[in-house]
Amino acid sequence: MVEYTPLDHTLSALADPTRRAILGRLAGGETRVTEVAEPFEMSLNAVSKHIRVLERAGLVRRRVHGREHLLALDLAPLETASRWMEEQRALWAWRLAELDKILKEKKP
Amino acid sequence: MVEYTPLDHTLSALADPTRRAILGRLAGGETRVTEVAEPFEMSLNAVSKHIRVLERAGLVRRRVHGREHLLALDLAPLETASRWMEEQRALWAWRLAELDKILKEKKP
DNA sequence: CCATCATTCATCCGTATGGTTGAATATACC
DNA sequence: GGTATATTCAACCATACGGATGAATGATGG
Repeated sequence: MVEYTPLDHTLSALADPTRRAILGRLAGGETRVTEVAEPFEMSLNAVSKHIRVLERAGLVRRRVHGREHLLALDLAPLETASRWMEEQRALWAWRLAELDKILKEKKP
Repeated sequence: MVEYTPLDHTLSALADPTRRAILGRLAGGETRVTEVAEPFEMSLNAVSKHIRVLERAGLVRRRVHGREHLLALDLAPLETASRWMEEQRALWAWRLAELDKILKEKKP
């Protein structure tokens, strides 16, 4: 996809179970790339790519310390996305309810 | 992506501005495919494909009425995703806060 | 009946994604 | 200095995505 907004990046980054698992792991604190990759079946390189996607979405920050790259969770984009989602859900639910009300008034 | 869970479908369906706009439109009530497609620059066929993605995610229901297909918004998957997102955000924020607390106790 | 309208199906194209493997780079350690 | 370690880069592959266009299907309406 040609992605435009931060929301696009956040949602498409989250739409993958491997990446969500990586985030869960990082909630346990700063972790090296190899250590992050350890529990997954796929190659280290594949995990490295997933990490890059998470960085692009701003969900992960990288701190290079010698030859090790330490990864940390950044919740800011998740907060934004979560707020967006709940707002839309509520707004749309309200609109649908309004429509329903009007329909029931017309056919009582 | 090889998608597995409903959450995967929901999030990747939402990670596209055109599809989010379609949902917004459907919040105004049942709408025919052509009518949904009208405000977009792209072809009707392209919009039709987006609609199929939204259906696969369960966000849109289709009711065929003669030659017209009426599309309706279904908020259930959005509720699930919204709940998931807020739960994870809160959980991960709490874990990070706990880690921070421990670090500050060790270096006072 | 026949033309029109609503929609999908089929095909094609360019690009992105998720994965692999092998090489390159850079730091750490003895 | 030389070897092992951590990580990325580069190339490749299969498949999916987002879009276009043209044909097919199916219902409507005069």
